[in-house]
Amino acid sequence: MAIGPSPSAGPNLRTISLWAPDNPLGVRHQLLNEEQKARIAKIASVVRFKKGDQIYLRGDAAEAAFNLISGVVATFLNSDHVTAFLYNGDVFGLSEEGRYTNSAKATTSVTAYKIPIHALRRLLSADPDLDVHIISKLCEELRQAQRHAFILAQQHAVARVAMFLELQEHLQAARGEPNSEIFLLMDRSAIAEFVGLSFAAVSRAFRTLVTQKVILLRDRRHVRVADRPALERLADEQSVGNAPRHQPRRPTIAT
Amino acid sequence: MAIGPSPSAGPNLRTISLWAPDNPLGVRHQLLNEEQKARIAKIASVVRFKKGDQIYLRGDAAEAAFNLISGVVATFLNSDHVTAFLYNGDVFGLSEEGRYTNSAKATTSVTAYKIPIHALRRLLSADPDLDVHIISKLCEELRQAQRHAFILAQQHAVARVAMFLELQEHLQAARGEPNSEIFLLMDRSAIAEFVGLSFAAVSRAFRTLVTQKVILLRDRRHVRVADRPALERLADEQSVGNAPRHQPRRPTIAT
DNA sequence: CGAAGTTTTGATCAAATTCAAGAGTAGTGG
DNA sequence: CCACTACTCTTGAATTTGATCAAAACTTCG
Repeated sequence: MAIGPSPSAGPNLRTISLWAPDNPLGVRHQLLNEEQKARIAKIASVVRFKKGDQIYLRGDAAEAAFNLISGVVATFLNSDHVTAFLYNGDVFGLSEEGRYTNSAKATTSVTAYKIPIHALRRLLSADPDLDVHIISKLCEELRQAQRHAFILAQQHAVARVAMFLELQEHLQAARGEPNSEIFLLMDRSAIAEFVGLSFAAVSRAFRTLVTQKVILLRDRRHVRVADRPALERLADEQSVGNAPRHQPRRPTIAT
Repeated sequence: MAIGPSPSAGPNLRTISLWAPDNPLGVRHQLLNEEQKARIAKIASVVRFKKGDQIYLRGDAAEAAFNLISGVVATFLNSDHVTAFLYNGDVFGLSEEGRYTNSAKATTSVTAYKIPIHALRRLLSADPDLDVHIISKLCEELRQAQRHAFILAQQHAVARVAMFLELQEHLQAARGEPNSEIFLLMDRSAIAEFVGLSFAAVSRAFRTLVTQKVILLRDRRHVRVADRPALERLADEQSVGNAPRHQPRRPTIAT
């Protein structure tokens, strides 16, 4: 049952290094050593949520942060705009001025470590190494958010869905899961909320991709990429025609 | 000439606290003490860019991070999608695996501290306090990125522009600048790239807001909010009609 | 099997992109 | 100071795309 390399149980925080310039492709490092894991585990409790449960609401006093063990969590800014999907190892529930800035909801059934915020705070000041790791993780989430914005900035529905699929595939690979097929853990409506389209538009985009033989749907949740160049072409297809009028469209002076 | 409280020159990093639950509204704290400023200033150099200059390109080896002193910088994922506008005190040029993950371009003329990455790294490991601050800052940027995504997820052009205006106003207030009027430092085309619309659509949205007497344009770059309730109404106007079919649209179970 | 929840698909309609031209602003140099 | 040029911005008309409404096909699960 165990998927991917999980050398030891307990809190889990993996990310891409800030510095190391020599890493095949986006494989993540475990950021916590055994001692740190133990220390966090001591102050954390394991909690469980059913599919659809609200974990916390934006604006609530932030009593705890979470470290996801299994399942998928979606975070929202309001009730129908997904800001991120979170997977094993992800951290959520960081606050601003002591209040949650997102709502979080279980997309599937979920288990997670719950870490009281005051304990986390003590832990951070006690262990200087820990927060460098947290910085890496935050940088990664920041880039994720920017990628999300990038998807949303795409003009065409197919482009958004294509980018979404690439993103999922990439995340799956980064988690070390078998990557011959993309497994979508969320339903069409969650995807729609994430990519900022209606329901129907997502469905149509999938169908378009299928009829153009870019992807194969084994079932509604298992996607196989049949024509990667085409997928990339669709995903990269440039968005809005803010025609650079004066600049004679130099092809981005690559060094 | 000096705008806002700038108790001492030098590196500048302000943000909203992670914990403190008692803060009027989004006013930021200076995160660096004099000693830290001095230490950073020692390893940093001041650099200048003209309007339109490319500061670095996505994918380049990251040699330095920057702390903005004056002017506005826009970051891009590719050449025509703005991921953020950066102002005084903002940090940019954080890398992934030693390479820049964004491109950065001067929207106005710009001065900034340039901090070599290796020096920054040494600094971080030497001063444990520093990275808690950096964590706060990153959290803030993360929320910014999520807000950006939220704007992009809006359906209607006016809603996006309305939210954009609110965001600018909010940022301006957070920087401590006079807030009776919104001063847009970027041109329509930069706004269009940020909110993910065409040129023309942004222009039309402005016009709509003006004719509906929601805003007043003193000139193209000075906006005064004439009817705040209306502006908020437009900005909040809920996006996509992914009609929650089963859930009978509870009004977000506020605690 | 039937019922509730999902997903696909179709037809209509509103809104934004595109293309294109015209109005407004700067900035330059005579 | 005004005319000239280069930009930026606004506005209009035609076209495309996705939202919306609605119904039908498919899944799940009790």
